Amino acid sequence: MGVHRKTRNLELVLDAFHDTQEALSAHLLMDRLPADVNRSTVYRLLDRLEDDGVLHSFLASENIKFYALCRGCSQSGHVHSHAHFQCTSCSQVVCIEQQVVVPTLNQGRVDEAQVLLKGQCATCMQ
Amino acid sequence: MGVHRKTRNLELVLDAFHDTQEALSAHLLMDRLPADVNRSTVYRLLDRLEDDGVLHSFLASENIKFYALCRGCSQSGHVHSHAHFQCTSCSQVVCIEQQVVVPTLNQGRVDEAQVLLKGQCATCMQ
DNA sequence: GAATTATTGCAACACAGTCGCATTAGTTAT
DNA sequence: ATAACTAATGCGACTGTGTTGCAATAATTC
Repeated sequence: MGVHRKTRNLELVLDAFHDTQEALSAHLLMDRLPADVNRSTVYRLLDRLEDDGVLHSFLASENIKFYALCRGCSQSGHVHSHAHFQCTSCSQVVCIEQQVVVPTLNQGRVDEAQVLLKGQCATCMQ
Repeated sequence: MGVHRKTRNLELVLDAFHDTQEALSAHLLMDRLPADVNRSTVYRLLDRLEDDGVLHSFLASENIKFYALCRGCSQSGHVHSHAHFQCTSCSQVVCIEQQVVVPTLNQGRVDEAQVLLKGQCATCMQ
């Protein structure tokens, strides 16, 4: 973790992620923050927290980048081959704890796998 | 396949995909088309060809939507659980024939899995 | 408390993708 | 062929996510 000043915005962002099991996009995150938190600041904080290994990111539907806390992540290497699930009804995104078997290739080297499962969550199925 | 008029643009787009093994983004596709092909038209053709099951799409890095020909796709159901590989050096994207084992969930229903492998392709590794 | 510099806010920007609408051009029927 | 029908196109404006330069602010260090 790099050098960080303990600012109000940083704490607000971290609190928001700690308060939920969900993965959040910048937009969803801002909905949960006071209205006066600047958009650029949010993007910059998300970037920084990802660099520091506090958050990890992945793309969900509609080309939206989502972020989630690295809970059980290996501290070194930081391979995030776990899957994410997005409900096509309510759009909510959650991390799947289960590890995914990453296919190996005949040629080339695989460093990372992004797995997005799409379907319907338990709540939306009734 | 819906009702389609045989237009120059449609043929150009199909030819571009048939001429390569790569998956293409709208942008990459336009680079391979004559400069006078309209941007909106390209996006509309890609949408339509995906609806018709001629192409399938998935998200790669940088929030870019890629399209590729459905070569061995099951005609009904159209589950595209095969993986895609993107080289982090040259950004080229290709389909991986190998099927991916989709994790099952305790709750909810999984309809689709998008798997993006990132690493270095054989060419870029030397 | 002053100096240092990370962080912020603002405004402008870049880029992918979408949309409404008038025009053009395949297709079908005459 | 020609006319009628309407899918496809081109254009321009727009939306939304994310980025950036720069000056102002505020957390930290001395």
